[in-house]
Amino acid sequence: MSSIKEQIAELKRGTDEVLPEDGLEAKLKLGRPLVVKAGFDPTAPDLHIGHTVLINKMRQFQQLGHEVVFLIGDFTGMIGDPSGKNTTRPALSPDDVKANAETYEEQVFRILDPGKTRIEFNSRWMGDMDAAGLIRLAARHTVARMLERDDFSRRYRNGQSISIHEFLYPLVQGYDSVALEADVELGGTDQKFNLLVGRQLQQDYGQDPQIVMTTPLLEGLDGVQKMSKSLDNYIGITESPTEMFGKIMSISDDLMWRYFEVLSFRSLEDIEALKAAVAGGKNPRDAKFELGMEIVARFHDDAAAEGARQEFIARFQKGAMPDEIPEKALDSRDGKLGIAHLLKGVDLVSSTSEAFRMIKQGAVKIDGERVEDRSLEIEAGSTHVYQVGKRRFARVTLA
RNA sequence: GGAGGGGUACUCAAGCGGUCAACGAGGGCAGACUGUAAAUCUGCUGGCUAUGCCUACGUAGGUUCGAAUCCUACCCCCUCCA
Repeated sequence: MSSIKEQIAELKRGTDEVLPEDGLEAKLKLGRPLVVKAGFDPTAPDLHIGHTVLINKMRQFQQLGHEVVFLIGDFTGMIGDPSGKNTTRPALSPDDVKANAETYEEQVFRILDPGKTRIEFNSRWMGDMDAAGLIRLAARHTVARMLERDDFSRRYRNGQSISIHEFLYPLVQGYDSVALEADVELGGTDQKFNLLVGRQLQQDYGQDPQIVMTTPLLEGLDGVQKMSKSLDNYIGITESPTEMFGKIMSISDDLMWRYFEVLSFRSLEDIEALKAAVAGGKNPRDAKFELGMEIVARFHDDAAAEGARQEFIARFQKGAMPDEIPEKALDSRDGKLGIAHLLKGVDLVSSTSEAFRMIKQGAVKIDGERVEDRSLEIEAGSTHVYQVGKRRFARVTLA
């Protein structure tokens, strides 16, 4: 086992803040497994690699022998957390929450060790709390302190509405730490306020307050906005190797370094060396290959990573067809079918209008031959590989 | 409750009686190029039984040969005052 000093250096890597600064050392010196908590809002059931910055950190604690609690905020999900938003969010139904939570469980064990992970739902303790208990909890915090939170104060100043129940969210989240007797709580930087409320409540309840560690929000594939499903600039952790690798290859060369910094498990010295190599003439594409391989291997395996790389080279450097082309069958009605209708029929395009546009732009190929004539008709009984652009393929048998 | 401002395509945002399927920007897609699905350049970006037709500018009506543009009612959002 490495020294405490080394552990701290390792744990701090890639974090935004650790509060209080030296608290982590004191906790580690206790010499017992620490309870490390991270809460997840069950509104977004599909994890993407942006979330994994935090989950990787959980895994690190696990590897050091600590107890990691994956807390699903099923109760708080019914309230709706306003963090990072400037309007209230609709509350989820219990059924939604349940379904979303299950999806979480499936996905998170791609990174965490199931044997060392405790999954909790905060409804376990919050569900039983009565009105009197809630009011007692609310009595432990003041409006003035709530308004310290950025988004609350901004909305308050601007005369936008803040529902009373939104004030309860940080309190409930903080109470989760009390219920779990958490030693450490991990969260995104946008969660900082809520995590700090946890510290304060623990102190009120006579517990040693948790250490707060925040991780940065990862930029999405566009390199500007934060990664999120709704902006469609994400890499989902359940995506196929080819898909993941391709998306990594599509990020700008600048963004690649940011991803190396927060997603890669490689040492910082290693990354610096790679950067120097690129500055000295190494093809940035090859550096990106390395990043893509590491990410794919993490969620699949080494073979899948190598396969994804091979396919990328074959397809985009050499223009070859992919190994696996979806098979489709289509019925031609009267012995033949116009090309536009065929493409639409197998979902290669979303409308016949789009099909005509693609043909006009030279994006449509049949068995590698570019289609020039938009009124081309395909005979029934034939099977061809149809391609739209570089990424959409289908082998279609026309009956 | 009073006074103003506004709701336009995926998003932001012009247009304020006809040449508007709607300027521009972003995003997306495609082509070229290339050292990558980077960067750069160019084009496209409502649908269809396609050289024409249909549907679209908050909703419902109205005026007009003709409306996103004018009128009426309604719905929603914002700002200021109380």
